[in-house]
Amino acid sequence: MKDLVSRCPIEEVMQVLSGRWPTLLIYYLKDGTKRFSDLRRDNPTISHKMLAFELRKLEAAGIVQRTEFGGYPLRVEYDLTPAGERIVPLIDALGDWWEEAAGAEADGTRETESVGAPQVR
Amino acid sequence: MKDLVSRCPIEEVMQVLSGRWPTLLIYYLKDGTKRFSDLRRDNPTISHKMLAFELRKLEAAGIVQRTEFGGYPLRVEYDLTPAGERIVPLIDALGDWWEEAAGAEADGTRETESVGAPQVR
DNA sequence: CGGTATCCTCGGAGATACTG
DNA sequence: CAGTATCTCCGAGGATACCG
Repeated sequence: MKDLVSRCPIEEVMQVLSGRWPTLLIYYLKDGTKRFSDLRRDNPTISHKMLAFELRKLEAAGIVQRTEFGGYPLRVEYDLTPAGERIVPLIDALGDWWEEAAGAEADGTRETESVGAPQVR
Repeated sequence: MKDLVSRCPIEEVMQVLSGRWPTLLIYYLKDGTKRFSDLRRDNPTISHKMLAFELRKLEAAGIVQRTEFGGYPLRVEYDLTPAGERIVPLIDALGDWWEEAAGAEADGTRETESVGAPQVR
């Protein structure tokens, strides 16, 4: 039904960042300009098709800049846009949160204590 | 397959936050304690099964606290854990980034326009 | 080399029904 | 009311092949 108009900006970013590849690609691009084949080498398990698809998605989102040079064989380069670079620390923050949360949880901060109800089962 | 050990914390958070529901549920829980049926009402389009599944995922990630009260009919409450509350501003930051990035880039075409169709009920 | 089109499969997710 | 189990179906995504 297409109600995915996502009035909420968070829903919209998540549509771009969700999945296994977007954040990974952003991270490899953080290191600098990469060609299509470089990214394939960085991510051996992504399929040719998916890489192209994800890159187009990131490009449409304004995160990635695609630059095509003529010639033969073809040569195309990918970089983070300024906006793309600005999102990196935000993603980092999530990673840091995870490390902290995971560590805290493994510690002693654990589970639920039954509140007045011995859960049978 | 199963190489998803995700040595990278970012890959791991994204496994939890990816998809349509996780961030939405976190947002509804931000408002305070909610029961299973409250969350279904908040998200009319999520299926019963998926809601249960996503909640268990968030619980396992230490984001959501599940509290079961005995009695009949059953009563279960969901809250954000402290860690869950700490992740909220990080997600907000992504939303802010999106608004800024989207605005800067596509300025004209991109409003909240919608063909209307206010599906009331 | 980078990208697209085609086919095909596998599992994500909805509907339904049942239990506590 | 909250949760699980079963069945089913659709589409995301892999493999392959071809074009610029």
